[in-house]
Amino acid sequence: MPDSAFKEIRHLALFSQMADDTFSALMRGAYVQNFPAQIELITEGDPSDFLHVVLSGSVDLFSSWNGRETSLATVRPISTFILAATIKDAPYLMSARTLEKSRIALIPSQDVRAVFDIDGSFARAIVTELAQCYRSVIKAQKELKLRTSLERLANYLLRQQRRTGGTAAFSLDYEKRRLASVLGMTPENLSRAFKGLEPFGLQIEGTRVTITDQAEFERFAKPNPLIDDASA
Amino acid sequence: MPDSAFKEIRHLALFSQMADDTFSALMRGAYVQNFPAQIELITEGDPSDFLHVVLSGSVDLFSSWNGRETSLATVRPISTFILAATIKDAPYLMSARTLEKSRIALIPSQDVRAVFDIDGSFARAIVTELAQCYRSVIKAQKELKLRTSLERLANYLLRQQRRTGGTAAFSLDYEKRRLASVLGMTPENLSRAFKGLEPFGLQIEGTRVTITDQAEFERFAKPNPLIDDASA
DNA sequence: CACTATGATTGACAATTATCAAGATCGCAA
DNA sequence: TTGCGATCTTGATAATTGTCAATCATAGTG
Repeated sequence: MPDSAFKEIRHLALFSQMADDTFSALMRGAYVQNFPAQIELITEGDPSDFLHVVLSGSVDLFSSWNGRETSLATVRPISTFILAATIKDAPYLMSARTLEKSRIALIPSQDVRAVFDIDGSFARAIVTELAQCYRSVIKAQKELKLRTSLERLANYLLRQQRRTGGTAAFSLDYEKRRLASVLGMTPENLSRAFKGLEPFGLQIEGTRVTITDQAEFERFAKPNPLIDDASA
Repeated sequence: MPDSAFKEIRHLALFSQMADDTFSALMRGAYVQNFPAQIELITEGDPSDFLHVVLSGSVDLFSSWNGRETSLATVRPISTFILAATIKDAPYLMSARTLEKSRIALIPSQDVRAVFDIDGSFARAIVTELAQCYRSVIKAQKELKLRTSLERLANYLLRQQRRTGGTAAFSLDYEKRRLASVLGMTPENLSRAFKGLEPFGLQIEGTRVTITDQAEFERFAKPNPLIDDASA
């Protein structure tokens, strides 16, 4: 594995507290690979052979059932995915595909479990990471069950606005069909939802979004830290 | 804390591997309390002062937003809840109320975090527990996004059938209004969903359910281990 | 034994969301 | 630039789900 990737991974909260030798041991079996866009990295149901780390690009986590498909999350650099499956030595619950050209590190799951068993600080780091993941999914679940599609879109836009610096105008970070799937609706309805938000102070042109009346827009969206704050 | 409760908690996977003295230390600040039905134990947004353990009875985890409310899970003996909030020292994302008369152990969160920092085996046990919780929520999320309300009900019934021993006739374990909320629908629609499943081999009288044509019913429900198996 | 309160069901209706079928638009490559 | 393919949008329609009101069933309670 190239030195640069090694360093990037080392800086992740998950690995930063480990002893040098255990980290080296963990990296010994790991390797980095470049993938083109739209490559299926893992398939739900498969055994979890590797813990994945996205070094660059982005990855879509999705799931299918009975001919339907839905996006559950997007993984951006630098972070890991399918940690829970790796730890439990259980099959993947989600599939993963690259959204764009991506560089991914693959760390053998059995090495992760072995180090986890001997290195307490690594175990603690994993706890923190998993607790974070768990709370994120709970928030997603609340959003899905408590909000209409219009409300979900409005709050997504507010979150995206904050992520991109808080200015009135910003752009969507991925294509609308995926956004629709993430938000639990069809692309057609997403289009209509954008239209439906215009009376509350939204303008949209292609991928460019402008919140023209922040107060009114937030009055409609009713953002809530217990659903919308990534950190809380 | 009474000796019996102490023993029950000790047998939980979460605590069974701890050293005796750390377990004692953890239990020193803990106490057990009896609650009547319909008592709100915790409120979402509050700081997570205690890790809770349900010793008897049952607890509903729910959440509210903008005047709406939804049930996210039911906790039955013997298990803990709001572990993630305790670990992260973050506010509760869900509220909790007793569904019936319940006995609950309360363990100060700061003690849990303190022990977690010094006891590697406890940290590892927490990881396993959290990974399990995480995967459960992912499954719930998949169910909600990929299945219609009829399909969710059908698969819930198959899971309940398995939990209660697999016989054709069995009974619902909680009231229908809560079931509706858990499944993400209104009580009215749950009523209609039960009716809608009759052509596929279901009979229902009050709280008593009979699957009269198992093969046909499963053909409709299409259960999937990556959504419906509690263990996977 | 009524009486009451609560939950469950039903029907009528409204709102939301999905589906299908055209078009419109955009990005990209020849 | 032109043309192609994909995404996005729009309209018409259907399916699903939610809301409201009324009724029914049931379990306690006096």
